[in-house]
Amino acid sequence: MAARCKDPKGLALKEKQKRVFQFFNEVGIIQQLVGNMFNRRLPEGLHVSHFSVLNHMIRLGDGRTPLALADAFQVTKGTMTHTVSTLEKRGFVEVRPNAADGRSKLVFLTDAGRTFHASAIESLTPMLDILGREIDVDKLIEVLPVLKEVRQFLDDRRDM
Amino acid sequence: MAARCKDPKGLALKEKQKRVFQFFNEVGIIQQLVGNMFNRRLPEGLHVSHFSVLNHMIRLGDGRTPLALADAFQVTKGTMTHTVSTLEKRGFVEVRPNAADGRSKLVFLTDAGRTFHASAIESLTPMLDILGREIDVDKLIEVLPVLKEVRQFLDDRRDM
DNA sequence: ACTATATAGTTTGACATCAAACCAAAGGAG
DNA sequence: CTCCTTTGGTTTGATGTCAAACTATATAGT
Repeated sequence: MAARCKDPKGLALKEKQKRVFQFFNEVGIIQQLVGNMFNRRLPEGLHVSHFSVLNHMIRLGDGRTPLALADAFQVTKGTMTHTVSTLEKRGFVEVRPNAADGRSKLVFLTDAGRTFHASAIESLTPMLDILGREIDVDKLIEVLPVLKEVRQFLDDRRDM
Repeated sequence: MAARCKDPKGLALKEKQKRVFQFFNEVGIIQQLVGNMFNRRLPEGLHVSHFSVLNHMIRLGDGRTPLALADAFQVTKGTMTHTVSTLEKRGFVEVRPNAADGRSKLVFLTDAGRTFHASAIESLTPMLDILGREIDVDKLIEVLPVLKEVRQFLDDRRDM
């Protein structure tokens, strides 16, 4: 009982927890604000999750499996099934069987998908411009490695 | 065409945008991972949003209006209506009319709510302990002001 | 070769959240 | 006092996401 209060490590731990909590709290709210902004600005009622998948494939190449995409965004397989099928319905991606593995599929960008991605970027640009102008981006860059580290840690310990 | 490439400011802006994008990407994934972890660990099928509201009231005092809560967490009024009514159904909060304003209500913690909050903290502690032990929390603390700044900016410019 | 386990994807049911439309009380302008 | 606008809250309809159960293919152990 008293030991808990006297143990300096215990106290430090408690304080650490508080900071960790604050950190995640800020992260959560930023995510909420940015997600909503993006969603409001994206054309044709598309959701940021759809855009993210297209963006990922544009940047890193298409022809990936749905599972690889799910992993990249840390969503469940079921969620990615849903996302991909929506993109497919809109004609932004094409899903083909994977010749190398009968269980899996491969997702490819279509021309329509690339066009849409460009127009989405277009409609996000004003917002990103303002952000890039009014926020000290150097600070963000400094912060990035820490975020990556945290992400990596959480990723490794996902069963925690 | 060539101008775009030669203009140093234009290029810097593009690079900045990329970083901003990366930043939000990391934030989004961290949020997803942490949210899922919390949700899995919270008792009685409660969601992190419910816990957050209780936690907020424990830390900063209860007797707030639903709208104030919605603002604090950057969710819509409708969402907060839903969250509060769930908490009410569970008996964790009590909603009373606001004598000072016939339109609004006030949300108070119940004993059950406080008890639940304690047990929720309990079930989150192991996870936070590991985090606090294995992540360099000093780095998180350094990062916090930047996150707050970004949050503040987004908050101010919510109509962007 | 045969069975068991692991993996890719889908489906299901529940739920949080959003935007927008809506209702009711408050405050102001005339 | 009366209308108009603002503000707190609810409702509605759609959608994204999760966890868990399920199907089908692939891989491994014996």
